Amino acid sequence: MAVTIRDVARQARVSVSTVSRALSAPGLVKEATRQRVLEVVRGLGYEPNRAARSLITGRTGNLGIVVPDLENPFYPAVLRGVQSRAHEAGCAVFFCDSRVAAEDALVRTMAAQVDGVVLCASLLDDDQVAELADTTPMVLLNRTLPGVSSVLMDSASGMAQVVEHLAELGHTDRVYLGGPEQSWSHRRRLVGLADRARRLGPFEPTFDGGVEGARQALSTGATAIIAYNDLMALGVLSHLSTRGIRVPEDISVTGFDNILYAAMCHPPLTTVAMPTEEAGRVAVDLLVDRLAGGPAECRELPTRLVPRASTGKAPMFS
Amino acid sequence: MAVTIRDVARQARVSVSTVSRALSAPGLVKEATRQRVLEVVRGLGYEPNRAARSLITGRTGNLGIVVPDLENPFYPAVLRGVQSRAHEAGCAVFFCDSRVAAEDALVRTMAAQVDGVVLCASLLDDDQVAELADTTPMVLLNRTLPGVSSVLMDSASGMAQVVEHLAELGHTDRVYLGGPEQSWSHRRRLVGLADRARRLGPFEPTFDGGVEGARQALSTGATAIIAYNDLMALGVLSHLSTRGIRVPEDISVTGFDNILYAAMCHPPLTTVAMPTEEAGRVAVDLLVDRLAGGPAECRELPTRLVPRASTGKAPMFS
DNA sequence: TTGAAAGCGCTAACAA
DNA sequence: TTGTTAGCGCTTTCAA
Repeated sequence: MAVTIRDVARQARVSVSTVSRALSAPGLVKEATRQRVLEVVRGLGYEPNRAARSLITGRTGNLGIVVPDLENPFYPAVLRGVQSRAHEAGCAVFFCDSRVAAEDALVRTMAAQVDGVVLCASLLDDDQVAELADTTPMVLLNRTLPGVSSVLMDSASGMAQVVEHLAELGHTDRVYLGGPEQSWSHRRRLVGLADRARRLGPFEPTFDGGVEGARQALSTGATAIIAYNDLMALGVLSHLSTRGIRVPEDISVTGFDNILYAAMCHPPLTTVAMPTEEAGRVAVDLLVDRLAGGPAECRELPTRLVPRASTGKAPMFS
Repeated sequence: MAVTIRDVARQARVSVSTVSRALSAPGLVKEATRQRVLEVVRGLGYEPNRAARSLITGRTGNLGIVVPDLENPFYPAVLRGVQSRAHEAGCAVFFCDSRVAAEDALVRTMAAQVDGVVLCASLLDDDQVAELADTTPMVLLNRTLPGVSSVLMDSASGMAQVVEHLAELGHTDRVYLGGPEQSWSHRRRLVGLADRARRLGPFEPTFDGGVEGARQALSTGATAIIAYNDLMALGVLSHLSTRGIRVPEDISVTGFDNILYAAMCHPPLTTVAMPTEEAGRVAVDLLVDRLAGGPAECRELPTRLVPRASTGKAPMFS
């Protein structure tokens, strides 16, 4: 059996409560006693039993995060932010990809063993989210709901920058390949788009979705394709390349998110940089605040256009 | 306060022990009683408190996984496998990226709240791993240690296939850009290489590492560059492209792992397919077996060459 | 087949 | 500043 608080107490010649206090409320113990206890703790390699602790405090010291698709490098980046900040706050992180099971089921399962959860780009409807938020402290990422904390990335502004950039290059015939219609990010992008492009879709926000989108976009005769995200844009580039269409000479392409591969592909992708890691960190901050009894809070993080080689002047003919 | 086992007992007019048994040892309760209890459980929405349960059973029902770099799409894929299998087994998954803190510290922290951990491509030395494995049931991924379960991907064979492929294309002057020297995968790849290529490195197993590797490789005059992994190969492609060197006409390039982007880049990358998701699932199987008292086990999964457009005939001149 | 009761290891009143 | 004690919610002997 592992070493318990009683072993420490015995060897340090104090009561168990003193040991407990020395560990979790240092101010309430005489410094000398505390040192002695800590020494014994180290000597014995004592680790408080988390189950016992959380049984009484009702806190687990754990956070959960649910992401829609880990294969999209956007989410590992968020996860990194969450993880590093959680680590600083002394929390461990539970993780779930919502392709494994329904989002609400996952959150409910998690709720049993975490103090709060970060829910990324949820596709649940408002009522469902509200119900979950009622059960568990929650922070939404790229999604809003009154009374629930959220971290937003300014998709509207990002998309507006994209359209402006294309307009400056002389593109008048633009087409937008839309993402999931329930998605908050998609809807915000539409706001930024302000009807300055034709709309196609919805498409899966993946490479394959982009391939399909490109196919449809080609028949419109547009000179610029605006993809919902980078993964789709990569699919677009791939399809155009197999069709022998040059980018950006014949058609310009833009993505969204600035995932790592946006800079590595050919041609490098004009896209919108999202503050992913920071969003992860902020989400944890908000969650921790909330757990400490603070109010629900919304934080919007800025985005910015990253012009690269996949966009160029519109072709002169048409 | 949440509903407890006593509430259920009271309403079902049985003792708490009967409720407990109805839930975790159905055989020990009369069917009729059991049905009645289950009904009340559903009616009240009762969920057993995990902390209380694990306090007494010593089990948490959680698994942990430590990966070296979530930015490498290889690991999200493994994670997916781990997660889906764990979900089937009724376990939740803790996750850690070892860039947040030292591997052994992470494992130790995790050990406190999981029943076992999957340690991926650890760079710790044998003694350290052995010590950890002594504390917590553990499964190693792409790493071996006597007495510890592990899931291996056959890197040696994969690399042998790469070399053979290049040889068939007429490349006699090949260079290998090595990964981390402590890495088991790297060493296995060397075995498969069998000195049939010059060795450079070590390099960071990242895009930037690949850029640096390409720089050094160019001065050797080799006609084929074998990268430790796809991420590096992507860096190689990028550097060659900025230098105006054509792939595969001037130089052939290969990667390793078959990450998603290997198929999306330009030209598509010849690489070695790794059974990532399956490895994740198998790792969980092994861990679960171990927890049930089974013996340590080693499982090696096959790899296979995926020829694409980044490799071609060696140039005739030299 | 069921119930009573003793803890699992810890924290948090309450007393001293 | 420290110690005593009563549980947190559950499982598991042991008896009935």
